[in-house]
Amino acid sequence: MSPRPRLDHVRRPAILAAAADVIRERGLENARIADVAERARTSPPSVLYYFSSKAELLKEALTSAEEQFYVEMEVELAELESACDRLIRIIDWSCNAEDYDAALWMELWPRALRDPELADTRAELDTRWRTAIADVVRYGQERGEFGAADADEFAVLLAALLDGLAVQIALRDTEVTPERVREMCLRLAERELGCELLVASHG
Amino acid sequence: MSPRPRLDHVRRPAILAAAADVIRERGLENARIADVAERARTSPPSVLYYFSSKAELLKEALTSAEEQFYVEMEVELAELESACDRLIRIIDWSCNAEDYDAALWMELWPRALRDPELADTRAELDTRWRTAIADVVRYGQERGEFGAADADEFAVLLAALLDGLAVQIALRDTEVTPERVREMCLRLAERELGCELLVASHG
DNA sequence: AGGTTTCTTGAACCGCCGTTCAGGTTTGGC
DNA sequence: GCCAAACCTGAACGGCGGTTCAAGAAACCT
Repeated sequence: MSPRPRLDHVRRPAILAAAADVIRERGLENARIADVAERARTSPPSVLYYFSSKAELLKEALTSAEEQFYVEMEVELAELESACDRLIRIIDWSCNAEDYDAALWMELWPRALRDPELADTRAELDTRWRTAIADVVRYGQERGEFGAADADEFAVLLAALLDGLAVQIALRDTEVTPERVREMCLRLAERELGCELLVASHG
Repeated sequence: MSPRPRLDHVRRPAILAAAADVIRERGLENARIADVAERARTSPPSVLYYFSSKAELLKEALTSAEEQFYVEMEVELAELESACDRLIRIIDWSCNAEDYDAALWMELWPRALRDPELADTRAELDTRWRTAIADVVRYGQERGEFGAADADEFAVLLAALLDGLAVQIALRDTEVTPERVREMCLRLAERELGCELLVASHG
């Protein structure tokens, strides 16, 4: 009279992770259910047992991967005492093509243009991203590390700049290297927030 | 003994324009040959008469649209005397979602990740974009409009920033409006180049 | 008019997946 | 051991859409 226990909580995340891998590797438009199944060591019908359609699967894979990223970021940031360190950490993340999944963002953007649901999650994630930056700025101002500046304005600026630069890095632009980006962003933050970052970071 | 004259020079551009429209409207992954044919008022086989495959057609549509944009930009910029006006024009372009085809860029980026040919054109176009900015900066410095600054560094910074912001604008982010972006970028340029732009522009 | 080349297109072809189905296997409880 | 529910999967289905074909129409020349 008692059923077999559900496996959702194990299988779904595993399949989502596999899907994210496939998207990174082959791109969203070339991602096939068969690829995801193979990487998750199962069969296509099994994948569809947990996700009602390919579209749903890929959408959720995209958004959940991004969400995980922010959760990790928020945790790690909270562990750093100094606001300067936090800001440096944010910048370092974006410069590291692997950590900051620019590839996934690049797939998400054009779809968000047409899928209202994706558009909403995108907006939400971006707000989280900017809020994280703005919070660091305010935190630094409270601690006297940063001078006066509009935290929200700075957040929009830095978030967009990091996005743009991360794209170039992901595309392996010869003129936009991670090191150069790092230095550029740190310098910009110094000027805007009136603090010392290049020294603190390691130079 | 004499053949019918070729129509390539007329049909190809027309089809490419139709393809760019379809991409903007439906996205690259949903663009069908039938859509392009319809918009170009012809038939699918006819499209394939001028382009050897769908992949080739879409690739060329993407890159040629971007290229046209830069040609127009360079012409228009050259017509402006003042370096400040030129810089303002560049920023205004990026804020205008229609002129600066962020939608096409967003489609181009993830593909450039996997298609070496697209990657090359992308790199070339971005170089052109940055060079245009750097040239304006140097021009302004010669004319005494701008203070000392590393023109190439500034170009990388502004180009990436405008890319990132243009994405947000294209996605109709409620916090990143064209007006706000315009002001933010002008202010940044003022600080970095030591000049007055907000006054000159219209405020 | 006739000949040559270019262009056009309706119809058919074909491969590739997403999806469904039908039957099986596992798991846990009585 | 038997039942019920959850899971799995090989095989088949079906549609969409890129591509090809073959036959014709249009343009230009002599």
